[in-house]
Amino acid sequence: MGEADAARIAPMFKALGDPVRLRLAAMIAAHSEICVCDLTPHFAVSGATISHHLKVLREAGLVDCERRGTWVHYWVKPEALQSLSALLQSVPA
Amino acid sequence: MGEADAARIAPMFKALGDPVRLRLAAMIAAHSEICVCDLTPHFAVSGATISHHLKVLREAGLVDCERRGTWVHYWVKPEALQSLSALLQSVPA
DNA sequence: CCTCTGAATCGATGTTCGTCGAAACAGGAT
DNA sequence: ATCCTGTTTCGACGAACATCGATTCAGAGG
Repeated sequence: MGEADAARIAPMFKALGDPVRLRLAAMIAAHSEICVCDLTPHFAVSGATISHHLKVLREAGLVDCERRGTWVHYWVKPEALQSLSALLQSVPA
Repeated sequence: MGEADAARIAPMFKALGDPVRLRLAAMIAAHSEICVCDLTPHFAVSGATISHHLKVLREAGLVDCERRGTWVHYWVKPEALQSLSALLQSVPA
């Protein structure tokens, strides 16, 4: 893996490297899509913090979102997770 | 994914979330084992920094090492990478 | 024993990160 | 228009991080 690849991929792993974000990603992935308001109550941190973590996941390219009226819905981008999985799986057992 | 699982797994992703560590892990994974002295020259940071990053990978449970005489050899723990891969792959495409 | 080399640790420094409360924004509903 | 609620942004703060040079540790070989 070259420097350029590492610079592109590391932020995705980094985004999953926080317990709150990892759980957020898992919860989003467990549904085809989910509203922020259904995410927040499961965490012991403020809504502002949840919003911040969702932004990190978004900027890493792992999730995407859309506002529909009052609520904002999030979903995962499966191809991103898939590429990370493939990378990890390329290690000979 | 519960809080406990997230707390256990997130540090592994976090360890891979730095470009230097991701490249280190990839280089180690590309060999059955490799000496620190063969790793260091590929990076633009000091030996002290490489040593620090290897420690992070070690403490995350992703790699292990053994001193054999003068040199220290590192190798990946495939089961760790495998479990992360499986987690990512559990997302329905 | 002493020295040399590879690697890890220590101590310090500047940067990034996670978190919060407060403020701003978006879109219904009255 | 005005409020109300869900979400994001802003500004700030302490903690954690990446990095370095200097030091220490571990072994091999004189």
